[in-house]
Amino acid sequence: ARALSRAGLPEPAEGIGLDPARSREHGDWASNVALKLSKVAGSRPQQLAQQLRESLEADDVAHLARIEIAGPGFLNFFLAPSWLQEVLRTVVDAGDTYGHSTVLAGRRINLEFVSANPTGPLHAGGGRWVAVGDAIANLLATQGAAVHREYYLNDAGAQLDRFRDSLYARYRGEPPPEDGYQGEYLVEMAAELHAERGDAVAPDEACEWGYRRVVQGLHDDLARVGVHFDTWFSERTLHERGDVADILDRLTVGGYVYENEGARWFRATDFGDQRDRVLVRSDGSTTYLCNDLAYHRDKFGRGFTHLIDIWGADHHGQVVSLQAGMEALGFAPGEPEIILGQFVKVVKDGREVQMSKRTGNIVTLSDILDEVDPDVARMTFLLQSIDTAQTFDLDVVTEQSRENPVYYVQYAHARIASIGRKAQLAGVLRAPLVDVDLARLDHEREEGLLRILANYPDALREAAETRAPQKVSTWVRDFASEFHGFYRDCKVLSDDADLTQARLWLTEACRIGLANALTVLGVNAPDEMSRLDRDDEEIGA
RNA sequence: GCGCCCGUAGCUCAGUUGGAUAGAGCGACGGCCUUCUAAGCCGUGGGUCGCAGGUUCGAAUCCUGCCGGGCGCGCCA
Repeated sequence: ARALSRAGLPEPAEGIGLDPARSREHGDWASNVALKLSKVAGSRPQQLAQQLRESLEADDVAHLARIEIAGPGFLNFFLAPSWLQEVLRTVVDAGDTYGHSTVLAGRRINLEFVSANPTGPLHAGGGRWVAVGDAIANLLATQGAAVHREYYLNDAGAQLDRFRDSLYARYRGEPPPEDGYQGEYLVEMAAELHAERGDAVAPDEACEWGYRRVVQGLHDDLARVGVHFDTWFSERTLHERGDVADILDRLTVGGYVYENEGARWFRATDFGDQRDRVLVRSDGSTTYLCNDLAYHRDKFGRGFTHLIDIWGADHHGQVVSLQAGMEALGFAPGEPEIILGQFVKVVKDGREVQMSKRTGNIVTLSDILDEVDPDVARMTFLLQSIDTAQTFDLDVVTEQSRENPVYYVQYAHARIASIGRKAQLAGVLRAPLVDVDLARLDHEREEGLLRILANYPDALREAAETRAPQKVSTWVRDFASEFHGFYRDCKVLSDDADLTQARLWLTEACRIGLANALTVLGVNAPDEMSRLDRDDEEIGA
């Protein structure tokens, strides 16, 4: 349709859109072409719109019923019902891949997320990155990319030394050092260590034992929410193989390193950083930045075409430094892409809980999973944009667990499955789609469902492009809402055999769309949900 | 002081690559289960989109300045 606008007019430019209309009065699709182009064309928007309409109508575009000109010069496209029937066929044909695209085909993306220090359990806030990272990975995959999930284990630095000293102190029945980990979990861990290995364990041995114990715990927590990492990368590897030393050589040879006061500095300002950064301290040890450069170079070495890291907002100051270093090493500017997520504030018993393994007193992800479904936890984390700080009120999430939007959405899926079971019991089978008269789907609710289904591919694409899983959550809630309305107003199984057939296919298309979206979010699509009893609620209250 | 993120209904938040009367859930109020699961549906009430300017045919959205909140600015990670 876009090509038709060339009827004596300039090529389409930025900001011109053909979008789903917001209101039904404005047709099915609306375009602002005339408004945007009027200046270039030197004519008034209304006039231009008129011109375009005539040109489009002369061309007999598929499914186009009529075009109206409204407001300051919008072109409102009204489509024939055949359009929505086409949508249904498209969904059914595509099945599990409905809404997917191939724009990222051939791209190998490494997505690193969570990567919490292996010095204790995942805390509640970490759950946000688990849910968000997994969903973003799924999103990129829907666009055709090969996505690799990676967890970086900082098992070589000062944090692990602190962990060793703290664990060993607990093991000896002493309080941990002031700058160590105060958390109670180390007391339990020390007791386990005693039970397993007796009381003659050396500090380094205790550290190794504890480190393995912690990593096992991370695996267990992630398994509970069904998130799988393809690679667990150990920082130690970088040191053992000499990668870190090699990075230093490269940067030095490139002329990006100088010495000052016994330390070796990277000329990060040459690449837009606020100030230069230390790579090697005066005591000879390498900084986090230096190690991280080795790590990210290793990722490219493994054949990935694009790197994405999800970081907490408190690390935003390091984004430019890392990208500067990678650029100095010859990689494309802007690599790795860093997604910054704002923090999660956890509230328990009406009070904010400090989320630090150092100070102890943490609410862990596994604490949350003891209280609520993994689906509830995931959806809660995925409802909100990662650009805003999230308040995770444990009491509210627990008490209102069954008010959680995830159930609203899953219930729609369960209802679809239930209709299928009822149909089977009644001996009603779906006829081949070609034999079904989809024109019978002319109810407002039916059209509404098909319209939202038609929007799904765009919603997915946008969510993937902007790394914003909450756009899928929003879509899925809107869709469920439309479905519940349809369920109430339109009986699928009826005496009207033709209508029943059409509606059975409509619900099949709905099932496909809903299941696809839930899969992206990492949420289950159950076929059954037990009906809540009214009395239970009153007892609970 | 400098940098990043945020400020939208009583509460929690969508909407921010400029579009037509600003949305949802929860909470409040009123209806709907002899009919495919009421974890549902329908309705009512609720707003100076932090404030003030600017750009534009058009601003919650872009620009500038304030106010308020969060987070950074280390030879910590």
